[in-house]
Amino acid sequence: MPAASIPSRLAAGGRRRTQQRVLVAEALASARRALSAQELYERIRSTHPTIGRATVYRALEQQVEDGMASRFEREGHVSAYIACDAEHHHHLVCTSCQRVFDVAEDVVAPMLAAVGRRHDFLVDHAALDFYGLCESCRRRRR
Amino acid sequence: MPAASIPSRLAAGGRRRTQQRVLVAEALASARRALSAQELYERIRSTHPTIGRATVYRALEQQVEDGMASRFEREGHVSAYIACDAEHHHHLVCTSCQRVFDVAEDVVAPMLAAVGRRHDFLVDHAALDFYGLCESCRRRRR
DNA sequence: AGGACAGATGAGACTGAGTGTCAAATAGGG
DNA sequence: CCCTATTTGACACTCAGTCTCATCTGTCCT
Repeated sequence: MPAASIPSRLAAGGRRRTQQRVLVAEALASARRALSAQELYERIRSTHPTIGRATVYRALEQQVEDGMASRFEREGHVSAYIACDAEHHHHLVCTSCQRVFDVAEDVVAPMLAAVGRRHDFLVDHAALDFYGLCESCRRRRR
Repeated sequence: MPAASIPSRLAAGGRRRTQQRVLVAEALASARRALSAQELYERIRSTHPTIGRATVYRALEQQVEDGMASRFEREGHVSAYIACDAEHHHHLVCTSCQRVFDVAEDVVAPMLAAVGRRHDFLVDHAALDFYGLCESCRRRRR
């Protein structure tokens, strides 16, 4: 995931590629785990103390809209965010270390087709999130 | 879904079957669509003005824990709740009328097995929610 | 390069969902 | 019927997320 690719994806649909937007996207991408908006704000602020909280929230919102990030539900009714490199991704979220892994699309695709076939329902988007323990956290618990 | 079955399910695990708990469960079950805690609180208050807001929140929290309800993400970072009649259900949520339909378990089960097989990840629970338009809303839009 | 201007930012007030506290009430076992 | 642990209602409180607005800055146009 070369750093140069991030700024180019930020310019979608009449959006401006501002320093702040780039910072948020890079911080999220380099985290490699789900972070809440607040956590991300604090991380960025440690190197860029003037950034505004609302800016981080706005940037995350837009990244979700543009398919560069997706949003999760974390314990305690807080949203957490993770960077995505393609549009539609589903995730395995480790409830212990908050790391996130992609679910292979070909595992999911047949089910999406089956849902459309079975139910008379036009699926717009699906949130397929699997929560559990990743391999390394599982080993640590034994 | 006979009304008599609700109170019996509320007594799980040393929990008391209070009037308020029954009210919340019945109001949710009879709604047949996803409601936010606040909406449910207001509905119940119209017939039982003394019920407390916190009581409704607590009751919903417990019902989710006990598998009698499940929680969704609605636009604007609000949780919405729907009654479930079995433990594990996945849902089709109509983004227009907020009605909720169950996904047939046998459509989902093979995929859950496939995820476990493919990724080295111990799935604890999965949130499989499909958002889109139900049949009647789709017809109305034409 | 030098505006012009739409869109973005930062500060901070504001909103509102959800939680914590505690005295009073009550379900349910004995 | 009483005892006690749980639940309730009221309300203060927290804090994620939003709104506002004056200021700033990408980006487009010439």
